[in-house]
Amino acid sequence: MQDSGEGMETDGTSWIGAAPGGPGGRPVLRLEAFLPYRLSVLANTISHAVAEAYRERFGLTVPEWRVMATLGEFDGPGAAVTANAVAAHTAMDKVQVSRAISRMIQAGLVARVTDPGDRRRSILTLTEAGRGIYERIVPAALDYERRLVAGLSETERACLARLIDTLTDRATQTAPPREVGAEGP
Amino acid sequence: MQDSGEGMETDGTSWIGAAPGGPGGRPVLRLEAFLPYRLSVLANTISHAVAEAYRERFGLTVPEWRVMATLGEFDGPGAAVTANAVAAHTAMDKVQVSRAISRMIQAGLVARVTDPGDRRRSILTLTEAGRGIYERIVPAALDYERRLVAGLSETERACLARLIDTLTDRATQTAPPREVGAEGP
DNA sequence: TGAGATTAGTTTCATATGAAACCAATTCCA
DNA sequence: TGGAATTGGTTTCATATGAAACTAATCTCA
Repeated sequence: MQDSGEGMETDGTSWIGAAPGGPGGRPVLRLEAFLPYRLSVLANTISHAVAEAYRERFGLTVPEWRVMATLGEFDGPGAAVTANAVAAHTAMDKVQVSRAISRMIQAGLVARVTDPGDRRRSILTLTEAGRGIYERIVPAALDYERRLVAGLSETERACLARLIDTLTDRATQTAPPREVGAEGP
Repeated sequence: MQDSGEGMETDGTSWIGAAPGGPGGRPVLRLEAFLPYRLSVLANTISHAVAEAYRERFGLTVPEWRVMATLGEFDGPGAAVTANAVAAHTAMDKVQVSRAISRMIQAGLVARVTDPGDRRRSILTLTEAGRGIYERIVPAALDYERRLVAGLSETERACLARLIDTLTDRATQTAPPREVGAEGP
């Protein structure tokens, strides 16, 4: 049995996007309380700040930074990071990864050698210069993150971590918006 | 006195992006635990699902949907919603709003009349057709939102609402990443 | 084997985006 | 007044993006 059923939960403090005026009245949605919108604004705000800083201070785009973060975390002797692995780890598509990598090779930040065992693949590593930038960015990035969450209690931080996990899972499983009550195609 | 000083808080469950290997060791950042990255992935996942659904079912882009949501919420007799007001309310820039509006006028979803009191401005309203779509989208959007948060407890939902608020505030106030220890320009 | 299916990665093309320049109407003051 | 500064909104231009087509290497299995 579902708790609290289908009932409206718009108690005024809830951020659920519905406003009074339920079934029968004119349907209303408060954009400023609508989860997809709120999350998008939050993520974009952060992303913009980060992108501008990386561009200005380190000459990197966000996709490039993500490639760098992946290589910084995993490359080196014994590892064999491919473009595909980067794409999987960064949630970027392979086109974006391919472009980021080729720019970084141009810039001398990344080295690429064909995998002798499978000549479709290339193994990617940070160059000396690349790792130099990586080691400058990481503290800045962690510091920024720390300042972002500085006002949150330990409990809230834990909650945040869990919420992001849960929602990310659900977002991949939840069917997209469709007309309520409409039958399938 | 700062609490807990500069000490690492990476207890293994925290999502703070740092990994063991602190000062002195090689600096490491786990992208998959890094807040800006996590939020970006979450927001993009939701945004993609929503965008695809709006496009396919209603022929709208996300910026267009946001314009529609704003007009649906505020337009009508007595109100005077301008492009500027839409931009402010949707956190989009004026270029994006201008383009969304002109497409929607083309499509017959939005009407625009010059404000007689200030002929730089135009007052925007949903047409009959526009409101028709709005009234079909809103229930679908609210239903999607409800399904997204279906697994969360009431406490978690409240926490989510507050966290998004707090973080959005902080994100606009927090200085962007800069090299730790570096002096200003 | 070797022809079709698969996988890694790149290129193409059409669209989306945003910063900056722009136009027009309005406001500000000397 | 009347010109400079401001505001509302659009256009331009250069870049970013992603879906789909493409190339090349590898795998599959009849």
